[in-house]
Amino acid sequence: MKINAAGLLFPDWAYKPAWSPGSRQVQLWHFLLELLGRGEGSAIGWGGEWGEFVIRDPERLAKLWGERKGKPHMNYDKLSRALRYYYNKRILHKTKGKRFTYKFNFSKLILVNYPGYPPPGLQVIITSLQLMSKPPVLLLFHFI
DNA sequence: CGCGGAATTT
DNA sequence: AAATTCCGCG
Repeated sequence: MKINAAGLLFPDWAYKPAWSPGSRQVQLWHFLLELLGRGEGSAIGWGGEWGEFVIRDPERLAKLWGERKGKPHMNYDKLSRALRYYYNKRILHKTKGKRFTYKFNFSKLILVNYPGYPPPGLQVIITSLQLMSKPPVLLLFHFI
């Protein structure tokens, strides 16, 4: 498991792309969950259904994503292509009829008492818990 | 917009 | 493998 700068916790498999020696790059869906975990005021927010999210400001989101990846020419056209690649990977699907709305393929519900967490002596507030289907489990914590 | 093929990059 | 880039199609 790995805790990123946003205080979110990702399992190791989430950082898998180790093809570039040592450069575990953040994946798009990590980034989305990170922003979603931050709550309001963002370019993206949770939607009505479980796992559903709405991109409120597509170009702004693309800009942020581009900054994260060092791709200054990123735009929504390209970002959305990446999102569509997630369809076959069973990570996301489109909420048809709802503009800029996608949905994570979360399955069941959760393991609040995940072994080893929170680390001893660390105060933690669990603000969101998600379960990915990719295969496994993703726990999102907010540390304070 | 949203989709997915194809070539290319990281 | 996971995008990024480009693009024709409905």
